[in-house]
Amino acid sequence: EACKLFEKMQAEDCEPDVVTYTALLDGLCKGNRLTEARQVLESMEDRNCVPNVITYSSLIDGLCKTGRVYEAQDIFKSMVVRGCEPNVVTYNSLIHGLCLANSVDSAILLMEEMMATGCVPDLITYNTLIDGLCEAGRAPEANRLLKEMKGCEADVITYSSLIKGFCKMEKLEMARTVFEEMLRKGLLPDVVIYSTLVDGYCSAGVVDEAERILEEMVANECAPDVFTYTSLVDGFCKVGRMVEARKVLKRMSRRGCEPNVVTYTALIDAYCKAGKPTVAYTLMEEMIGNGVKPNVVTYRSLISGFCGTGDVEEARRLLSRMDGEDCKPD
RNA sequence: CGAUUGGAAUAG
Repeated sequence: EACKLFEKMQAEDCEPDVVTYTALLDGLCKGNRLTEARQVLESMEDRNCVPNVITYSSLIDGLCKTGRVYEAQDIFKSMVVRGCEPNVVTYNSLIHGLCLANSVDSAILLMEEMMATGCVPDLITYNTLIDGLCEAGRAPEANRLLKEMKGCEADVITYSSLIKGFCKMEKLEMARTVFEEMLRKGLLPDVVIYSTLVDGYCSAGVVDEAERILEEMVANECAPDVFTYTSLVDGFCKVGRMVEARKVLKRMSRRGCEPNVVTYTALIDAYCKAGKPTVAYTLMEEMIGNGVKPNVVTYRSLISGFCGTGDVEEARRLLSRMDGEDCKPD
């Protein structure tokens, strides 16, 4: 729709300006149409419309998020050559891209480089690096970076990354300590903070404590959402407590939070792994009855479940039924 | 008028 309007405006002799080009380029990036986004940049150059720092930053962000950091780095260099100074957003986008490409150390170097050019890191810079370190299993370093942050205060995003990072390392007591530090600083935990904790405890198999945390959030008037409940459902499934997992499924509906395909698939997968693909199949039918469509993950679990019990025929039938939206065999 | 950061399920 945006592309059509854009063509229309050109047809009507209304020259697009930088803002218009940039808005289109950003939209193309967000729709994963990076080739077309790059073409927008070229056509700006052809039409003597000078791209600015926002144009370049949008493209760098788009390239980074689609796993094309090297191209992003090239754009970064070329903007400098063309006399366009990167700002904090440009750096943040590229730092994020490096983190996504498992190059946190390069990301840290880039922050140092940005400081050397006089560009001051902001909370987003720090949050991005802290999250990158945590994702790389380096939560203690991330915690040190938090303490070294200059000119800004940690927010719930900072803490959620750290909590997840410590949970991932199975350092639940550290995750808890970080959570308490956050409270002491006067920050209100939001649904993401609680969900991260619930999921962390579930992943470590400490499901009863996870359930306690979920009820604590309800008591604190922070409503759990489908992510929170799904973590708990999956937690019970992974330790083989299927009856309790189904109770949580019921409880979430009762509280007005409808399970989605991820919630159901957690249960379906557990039944399949427990050698009960027919129970899983029945649950899928119940799910469909509730208006939730299976996706490729749901089918993958069921197909391998039936294969596991030697029922290759049923597995084939399922494979042939995969023709939905998010449901193409891969 | 346009750009950047945190949470859930899956086989080999």
